[in-house]
Amino acid sequence: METTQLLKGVLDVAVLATIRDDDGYGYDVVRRLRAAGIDEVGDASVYGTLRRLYASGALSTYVVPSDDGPHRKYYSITGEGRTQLDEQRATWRRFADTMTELLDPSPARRAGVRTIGEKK
Amino acid sequence: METTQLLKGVLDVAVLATIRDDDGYGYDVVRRLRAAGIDEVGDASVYGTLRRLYASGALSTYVVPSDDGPHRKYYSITGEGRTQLDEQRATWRRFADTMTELLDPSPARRAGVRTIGEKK
DNA sequence: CCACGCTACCGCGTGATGCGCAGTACTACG
DNA sequence: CGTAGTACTGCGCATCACGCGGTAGCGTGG
Repeated sequence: METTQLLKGVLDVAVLATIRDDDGYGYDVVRRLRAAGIDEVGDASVYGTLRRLYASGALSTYVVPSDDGPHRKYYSITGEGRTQLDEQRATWRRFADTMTELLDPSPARRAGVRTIGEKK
Repeated sequence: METTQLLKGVLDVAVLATIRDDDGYGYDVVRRLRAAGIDEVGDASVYGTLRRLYASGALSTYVVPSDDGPHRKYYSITGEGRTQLDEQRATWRRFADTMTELLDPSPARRAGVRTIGEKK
């Protein structure tokens, strides 16, 4: 994948956002992410991320047996997790803005950050 | 650094954008990136990226001796490099939009992608 | 009944990449 | 001469997404 490197550090917050409102199990989180536009995400990456987030205290988990298939390991976001989500969301926004501005410099900067012909 | 992972796959395009208009040498590219808001970038990362881009044909290079200090290895973007820059810029924009939408779902989606209470 | 296929999860090894650190070298300044 | 700033390089490490293979439950068709 060519966007594979872009996911670094972002999968965490993407997964948190995905289950922010509804608990989810791995296989389903993969589907949700793909539906959201992160098409190329590998399932192993998601399972790994869920485990990592669980280990860090951002998620809690419970297993639900299923009649039509294997059991499902649901993950639920914790208070810790919501805090992380908010922080990382803000971090992402700042970073994305910086990058976007660097890639497509807007000629008329908002809030007079610098005037047109500035040097340093 | 906490944004260290966010840089993955993005430093390439950031460096290309940095020297798109003016050739630059490593030490200076680091300063430009930091000035642009990518404060936490390590110098070794930039030097490595420049070398990688050069190896891939996106940059050409020439050495300029300097009176007041060590020599400077300038890098200049090639046609190849400009093509890469445009492609990766588009990739970034798509990715950033997807992520932003996932993190802060806009209640009124543009272009009626889905209506408010939709389920699946 | 067995082979498939889908759902669901896990572990292992790999590859890309950013980073810290150490080292080299040149200039200027006290 | 020692120190600081400029400028570049190489080495090893850590993070993290991914591919692949394996396990397992369930349903369907030959």
